[in-house]
Amino acid sequence: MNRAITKPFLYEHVARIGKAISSPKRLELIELLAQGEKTVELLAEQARIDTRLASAHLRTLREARLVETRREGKFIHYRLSGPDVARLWINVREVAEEHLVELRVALEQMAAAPDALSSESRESLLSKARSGEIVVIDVRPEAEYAAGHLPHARSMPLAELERRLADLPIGTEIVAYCRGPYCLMSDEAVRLLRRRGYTAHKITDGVTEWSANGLPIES
Amino acid sequence: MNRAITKPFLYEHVARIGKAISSPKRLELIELLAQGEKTVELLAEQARIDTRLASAHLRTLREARLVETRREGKFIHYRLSGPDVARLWINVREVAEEHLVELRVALEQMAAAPDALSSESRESLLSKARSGEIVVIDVRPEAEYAAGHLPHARSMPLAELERRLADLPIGTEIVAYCRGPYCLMSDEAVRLLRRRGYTAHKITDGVTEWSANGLPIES
DNA sequence: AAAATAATCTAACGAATATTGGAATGTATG
DNA sequence: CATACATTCCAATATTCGTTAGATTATTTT
Repeated sequence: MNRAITKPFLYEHVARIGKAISSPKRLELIELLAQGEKTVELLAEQARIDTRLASAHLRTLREARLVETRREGKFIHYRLSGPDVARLWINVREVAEEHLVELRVALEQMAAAPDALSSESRESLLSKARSGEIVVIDVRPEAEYAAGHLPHARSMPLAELERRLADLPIGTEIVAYCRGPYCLMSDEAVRLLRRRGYTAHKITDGVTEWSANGLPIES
Repeated sequence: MNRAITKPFLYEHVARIGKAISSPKRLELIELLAQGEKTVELLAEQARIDTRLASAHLRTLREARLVETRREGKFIHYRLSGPDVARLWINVREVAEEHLVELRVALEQMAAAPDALSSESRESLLSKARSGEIVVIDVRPEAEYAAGHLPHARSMPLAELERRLADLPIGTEIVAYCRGPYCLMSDEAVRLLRRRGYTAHKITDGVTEWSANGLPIES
């Protein structure tokens, strides 16, 4: 008969999650953490913000229990506190893309760019990759590949792509992916590959989108 | 080759959705609107806030494109701009319940209350309701029932329940539901029914949870 | 023990937000 | 045409939040 549990109390706690995802920087940090656990320094570098600012944002994320930490020597590794957090990020992003016209047109411009793969379905992509009809490359940093990647994908970080071009077959089609639809590394990879005579496309999926749609991830 | 689309731009727009759901009051308004479209006055009354404050919150929800309006005479009816908005509310709520211990214990106290139905599966509930083995009652205001309700449920608003008790069979089990897990109307209904000798339980699902789990809604 | 490094903490500032009360707008009603 | 009513607009306040900078803690390395 505990009447201390009042309605506002419940909504306030749910709103804590809302507040945590109400900042662009924090959303970017969540997306980065969805690629695997990372140190504060690395997160700050990849989000192009000051370490101290990153630390402050990570603090509020931790207070909302969306991330957890693990100490290893003088480094503190942050990770999402569950796969549901990554799914929430995707959910919010999809609602935004559904209803915010400004965002939608921006994304349509990106999708209409010459390097977009014309609505290739995930399953057929998977089977083509398995059969070797296409080569799927993961152009994210190697650590993110190690934390989990698409099936049959090989790691080919953007920074090393030019140097390691010889590893790629010149005849078969290359399909590049990176962190998700807001990540532009795969676009750059495709540009570079085409300049060198390869047949290359990108997919906007990252591992988060891939697994949120029920498809398997290797690691 | 439009390089004007910058990364921060994308995250900022997604964060607009985050900001919209970062306030307890707005979350409550979203949950109320998930029951069907409502006027500003009604929303203010049901959320127990001033009409002008409700109007202000609805304004920010509308600027985030989460709600839409329709004028009818001197009334303005607000509605969610899509079913994905209701699903987002459920998603945020579930993440909160998964990670915020304070919220979890509060809900466990509520779930452990004597009127909680012990993890009845939705499908079996549906078949029992179809066969007449149980009577499902919707204790929300009649307008919300009209906007959509569980299959085989009959409208029995909490305010009229006592007066209309004769409509309910005394032998069969009654299952009450209302707006969702944070709504306490079904608890009150169960308390009242048991006092009068009925066998009554509640389910925490509302129409939003029900349909978010792929089950059909009647209207 | 001292220096270096990763991360956090503290203080401070301006910007954004929630809430309140009063005034204004638009629509229907007598 | 005046009044009533639903809703929005506007201004003012207290509060919270994001960001920056400097100082501090904890751990490793020399």
